[in-house]
Amino acid sequence: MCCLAGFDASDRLHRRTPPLPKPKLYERIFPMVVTASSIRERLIRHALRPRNPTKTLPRRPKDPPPSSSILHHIAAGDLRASITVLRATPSPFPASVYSRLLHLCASCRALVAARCVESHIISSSFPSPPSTFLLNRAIETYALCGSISDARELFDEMPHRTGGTWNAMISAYASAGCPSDAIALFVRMNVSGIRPKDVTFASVLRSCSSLLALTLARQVHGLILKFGFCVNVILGTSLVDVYGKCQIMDEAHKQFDEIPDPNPVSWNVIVRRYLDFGQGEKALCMFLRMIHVGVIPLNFTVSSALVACSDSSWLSVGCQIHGIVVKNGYETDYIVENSIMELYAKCGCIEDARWIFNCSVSRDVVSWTSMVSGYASCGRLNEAEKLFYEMPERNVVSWNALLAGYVQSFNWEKAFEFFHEMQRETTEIDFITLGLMLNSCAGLLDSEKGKQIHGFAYRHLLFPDIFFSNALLDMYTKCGNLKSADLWFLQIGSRRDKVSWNSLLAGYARHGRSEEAFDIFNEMLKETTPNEFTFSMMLAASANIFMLEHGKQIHACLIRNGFNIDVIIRGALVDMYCKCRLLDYAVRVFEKESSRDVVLWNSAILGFAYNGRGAYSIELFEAMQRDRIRPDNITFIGLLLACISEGSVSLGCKYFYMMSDEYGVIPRVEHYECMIELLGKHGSMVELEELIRRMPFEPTIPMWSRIYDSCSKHVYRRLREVNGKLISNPESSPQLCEDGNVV
DNA sequence: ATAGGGTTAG
Repeated sequence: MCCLAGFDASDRLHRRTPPLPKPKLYERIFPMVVTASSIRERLIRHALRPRNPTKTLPRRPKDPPPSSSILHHIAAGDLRASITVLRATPSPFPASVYSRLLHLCASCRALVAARCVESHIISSSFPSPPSTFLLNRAIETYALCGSISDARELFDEMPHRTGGTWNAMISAYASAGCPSDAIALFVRMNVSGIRPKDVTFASVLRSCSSLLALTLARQVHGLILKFGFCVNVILGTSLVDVYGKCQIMDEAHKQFDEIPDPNPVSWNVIVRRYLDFGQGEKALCMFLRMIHVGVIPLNFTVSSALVACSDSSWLSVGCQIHGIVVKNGYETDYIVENSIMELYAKCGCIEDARWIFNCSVSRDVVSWTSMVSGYASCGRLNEAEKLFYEMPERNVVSWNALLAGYVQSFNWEKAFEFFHEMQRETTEIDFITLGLMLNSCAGLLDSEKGKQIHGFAYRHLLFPDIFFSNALLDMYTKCGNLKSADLWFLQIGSRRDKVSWNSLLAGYARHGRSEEAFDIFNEMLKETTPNEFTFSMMLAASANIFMLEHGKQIHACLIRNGFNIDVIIRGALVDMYCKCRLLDYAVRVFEKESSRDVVLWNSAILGFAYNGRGAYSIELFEAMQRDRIRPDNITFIGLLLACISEGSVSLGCKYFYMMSDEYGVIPRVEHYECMIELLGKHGSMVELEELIRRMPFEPTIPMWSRIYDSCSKHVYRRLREVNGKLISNPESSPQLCEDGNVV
């Protein structure tokens, strides 16, 4: 029997959990199956063998010694041959041979081979106990081969452990994605009175990072200082990482500054943490500082810097980084290359992106998708489609890229069609896909379809992410289904973010429930900071119910907090001040903007027209034409309102015809309403009748009543009322029938 | 002779 003191290797092997989820690799290496019992048999045979194995197993003199032949196989990377030699040799090999063999097992992820090596270590050393150092290496190897259970079993049964044994096991847990186990073992190690070393702390900090265990990280930080490991660059970098991941960027940065000589990895961490934290500018600053002090960046760091530029459309900085890339010979790195392509595509230089794509020798599904997305997001859907259907392979991201193009171009029906195609062609539908479909439902104002998508998500996917959750919330609010929106907002619970709050707030503001919008705004302030979107919505909420004081406070809040008053917020301010009849303020806000878009012009034109200042609206329109801003249907509503208030019938008619003749804007119900009002109010009854005859749809009830009022007022007797309905006057011709058609 | 970071596209 092979009982070592308290250590029965055969028993351990016998109880071992059944091997290998993946027999393929194992069969490739071992055509003959190795089982626990065959190993045990060999162990027994070896334990009973005579002292001098060379006597029973004589070798031909010309054979090389097993040690040199196994080294030869290891150097050649031939694991199978190495193991064959190992199994044929009962005597122990030098520790370095085992070490290198275990290393080879790890790089091949060959678990069964690793088990063979471990049993050889144990059996060949008999009757001496096996080397603890080698067993520590075996623990490591098991972890690298993906079997944390083998590692733990060996750890538990080792007769003698050193600090290295604990380190190996803690590190095994940390790299196997079992951070809690790593921490638990670290605690046990301390209780056992074994002093942790720098390597121990490295694994522990890594575990803290993945658990986002800030308090624990701070405690470990204390121990690192206490044991004097604070100059270790790896530990310093790990501390930057853990503070950054826990979103304490101040401390992360402070910790970075404490590293005496930061290496490329340290720089990589600080750049990446700033990027993930949403501070692309800081990330870029650190990147440039890194270049400035002469540290050669890693390809990943270059990629992060380029992503920061893409996200914020900093094309010129991005181009400079492109220069650095070429200078350092990174352009062949496919990740860097894809990031550069993405930079050009996102900054609107789609042709440059295409040029890089065409020149690329390492095109993959990511580069293809980047191009599809580039074309799709600038509205060049034909090119996006062409590229999409040419792609050698597609994944869910590629599908989503084109789908996003349809959604961004308000092509909602096409989005649904594409979604159905997607359902036929692939099972890879994720929350991004469904979020985009919810955007389409919101665009169509179809909450029934939206509920179907909600149901689809419920049936097919687990735990909705925040993108999907916000899209669902947005769909409900846009469709005016505020009850469902409230309910879903509660369901999102603590996962809610700024976007969720904004969405809910916008729902209330848009549907005329401004007081409740202000309540939500106050709740929101307790939890997160508002952004530009929040402010424009709150201005709209103030405007809707003419709450001048609230509106002014929002304006003041914007200025105090140094928010950029962009063209959208400016429009909301103009609108609010106009609705609250503070026209001087509206003019001042309006005039401060140098690049006015059609919406801003519209806010002012409509605002003044509503306030009976039609002449000023018309002046504004003339200025707008001088600025070569193309008017839209809203502009013409403003102009017609202006003409009503000014009594300018002929100018109104001129605008009405200019609208379709010069600008191709088809008159809608609202425009006809304005025209009926304009002509009726100022007694142009013949023109009014002509307009109604030419109108491409039936007059609405309010139109009829307006027509009737003006007929009474101007004693126009061709129209009269019977039984509460307006019908044609039999004495007149042409005749308007009850259904509004001309006979 | 054990240890840190990073994987681009929606």
